[in-house]
Amino acid sequence: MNNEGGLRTGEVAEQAGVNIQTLRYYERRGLIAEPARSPGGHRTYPADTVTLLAVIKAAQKLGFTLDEVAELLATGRRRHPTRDLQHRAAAKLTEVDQKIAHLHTIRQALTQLIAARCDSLTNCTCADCPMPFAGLAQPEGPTPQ
Amino acid sequence: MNNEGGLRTGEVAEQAGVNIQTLRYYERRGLIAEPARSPGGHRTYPADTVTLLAVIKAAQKLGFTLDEVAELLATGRRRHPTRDLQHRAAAKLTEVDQKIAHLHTIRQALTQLIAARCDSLTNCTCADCPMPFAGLAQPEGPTPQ
DNA sequence: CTTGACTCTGGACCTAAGTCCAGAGTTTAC
DNA sequence: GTAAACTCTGGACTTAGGTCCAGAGTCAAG
Repeated sequence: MNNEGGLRTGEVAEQAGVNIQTLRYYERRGLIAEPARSPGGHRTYPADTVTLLAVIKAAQKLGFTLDEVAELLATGRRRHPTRDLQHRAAAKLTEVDQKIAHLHTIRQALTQLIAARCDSLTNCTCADCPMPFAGLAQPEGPTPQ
Repeated sequence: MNNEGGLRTGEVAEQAGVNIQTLRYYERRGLIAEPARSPGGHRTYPADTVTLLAVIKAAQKLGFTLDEVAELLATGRRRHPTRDLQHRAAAKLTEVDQKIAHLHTIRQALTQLIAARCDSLTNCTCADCPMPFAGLAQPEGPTPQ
């Protein structure tokens, strides 16, 4: 095997822990550059593509979408550093805080439902049921035609 | 207009704040019973369908999927109350707690990235960069073929 | 130079919860 | 009885981030 000119698709995929289609998908999405090709048309990646894929994964874990990652990588390629990453990270932080708050609201409602021992969405028999619309009586079966 | 036999699709949709297609979608998914039909084939809903739709919305807001809501409604229709809702609510609570914990992890990483004044995913110039793989140097442009 | 392993393309498919559409039929008010 | 408004069907489309496939072509070892 001769890796001096670069890695083949399968090698990059294996080392980065992604699959081959994902590599091509990222290429289409502009996350990784179009690699050189062998005479027969096979892709030949520079070794740091593996690292780039790790960066992409890390950014995804921070909650950035692939579009956002693509833009962050694009601004990161400019000669002068920008505040783009800081801006986006701050915006993402706000987003995350909103999600956390939303989940806390849900959590509280679930806790109440459990504490009250609700036993039905529609015909709850618990005392002081916290569920809204607990009085609905659904018919036993579908309305026959 | 004669509503004594029930509501028409558009009336239910408007009162429940969903659209007509959603109504048919819920019918296909088994969330609402198949309604009676007019001689011409138009659906005629009982008035409490509006309430049922509100219950479905409430359950969705608690984080239940439509499949879960459908099953909860199904067990709710049985003669004897079951512990199904309690079980599902407890499981959902665990799920919500895991999501909250995950978001806190993300939040912490974002906060570190902001505090360190990171300026690039791939070429960060900040001191003691908390980003993993910050040493990656991406080429200026795509590898030319 | 054969053979097996690998890669190529582009399009279909997946989940979840809907939304939109065309073309046909129904209902209702006047 | 006509016209406007409504509803019917079922299939395609949406978002996000991939995954899978068939059929053809390429690469590398022996």
